[in-house]
Amino acid sequence: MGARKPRDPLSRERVLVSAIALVDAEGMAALTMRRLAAELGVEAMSLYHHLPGKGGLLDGLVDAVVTEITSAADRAEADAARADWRARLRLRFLGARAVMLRHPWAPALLTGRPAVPAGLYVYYDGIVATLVDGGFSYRIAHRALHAFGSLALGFSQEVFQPSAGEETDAEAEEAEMAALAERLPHLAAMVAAETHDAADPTLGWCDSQTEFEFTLDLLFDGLERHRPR
Amino acid sequence: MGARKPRDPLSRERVLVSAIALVDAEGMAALTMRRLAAELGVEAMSLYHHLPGKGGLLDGLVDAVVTEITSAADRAEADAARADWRARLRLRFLGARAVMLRHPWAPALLTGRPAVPAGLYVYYDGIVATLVDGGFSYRIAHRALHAFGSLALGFSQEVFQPSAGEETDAEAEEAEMAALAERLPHLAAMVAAETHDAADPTLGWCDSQTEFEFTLDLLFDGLERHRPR
DNA sequence: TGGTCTGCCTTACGACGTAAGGCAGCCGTT
DNA sequence: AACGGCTGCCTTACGTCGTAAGGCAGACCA
Repeated sequence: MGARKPRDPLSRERVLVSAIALVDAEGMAALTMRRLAAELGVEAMSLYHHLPGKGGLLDGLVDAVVTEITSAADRAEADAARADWRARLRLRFLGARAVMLRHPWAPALLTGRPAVPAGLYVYYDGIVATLVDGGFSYRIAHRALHAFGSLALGFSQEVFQPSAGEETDAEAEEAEMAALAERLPHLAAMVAAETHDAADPTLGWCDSQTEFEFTLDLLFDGLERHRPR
Repeated sequence: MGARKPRDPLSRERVLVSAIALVDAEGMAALTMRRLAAELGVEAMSLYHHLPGKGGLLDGLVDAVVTEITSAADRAEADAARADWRARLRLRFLGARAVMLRHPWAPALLTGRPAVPAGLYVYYDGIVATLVDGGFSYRIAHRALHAFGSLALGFSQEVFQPSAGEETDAEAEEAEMAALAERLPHLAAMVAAETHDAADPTLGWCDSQTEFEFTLDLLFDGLERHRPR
């Protein structure tokens, strides 16, 4: 069949692209040296000629995500160069959020890595620039950076996600819910109240986008009163 | 010598206690079925008679942490039953924070688990109760819950930690810092401004406790204006 | 005394990351 | 044209992980 050696050689670039595609499609757990090599039509050990190991591979993924974030931020900054600090930060954070939505594995990876990826510093520098330009002191800018936390990177902590995956049978869930409601009156009331008044334009119970922006505004409002003048 | 069979039998309880001690001392990476078994003077497979596997072990750790959190919350609630909502929530969150400081591995574990541990719901119920009791609508209480995010559990995202561990040599770091400062003027200025005015009572650059409480107040202030009446 | 039960151990398998070395084809040199 | 090195990938192998399957000794009850 010919095609004996027409495969172009591997490269760090090609490996990373393939890794991102794999993780996007099947999640972090599927990212194995052997599996990734198979995806590239190659043996596992061949990857080591282009990457320093599994850790280096993950660093590569992180760098790729950070690059996406910073370029989104550059676009945001270009679009809203003359807007006030709130609008500019909002655009930044929503841009980062779009990146995270494209790569649902990214938050866990970002928070799990031992060191801060160097590329993030330029992103944070831009945030501080916006804040200082908006009239904040460096002290408050610093605290704001901490306060934003992961929101600046486009994700919130979601310790609250409703058991992603593994649907239990409806019967057991029903029973458990009833039992819980008895001991959790306020949570139950909250759920009831929220699901009933459907007169507002959110996407049902727990619209993350709305929550994200609500929290953003909460922080912006809080910061505003720490702004001199 | 003797001591042939004086070892009391294993139990889920005993295994979990040992696991927590191990993880507190040596970190998550050290938590291996074999290693944990060795710590108990037993073979790895013996653990399976008391736990359904590694996942079950992690669930056990999560439950233990959640129990610590809820009992800390109970104590807080008892101490400040008559205080306003802000003081009560602050006490709750700082209590949770103390738990996290005792178990530095807990945040990663909590956020990494697939499902919400059931015990957390009673904790959240208490938060909602406090908010509603403070005059908030269920709608705002819900959003506040999301806004608090991991702060409610006592930790913030710390995407910003300064490369915990692995100290590079001072020379390379110095050079890198100088190079970065050129391209990151605002971050550099922020660091300079913060390190110089040492007239305030924080514990130096990046006092986490102060940041934590600052963010808390930011959110509380923001929420206050969403409170009817 | 003989069974069943309980609690732990032994052995083994497949997956993982990766260290060490081999082998074929291409390159520029002579 | 012959040759030595280099590049790019493969082969083999080791140690570690979680865990499936079954064995074996002592305790307990009939």
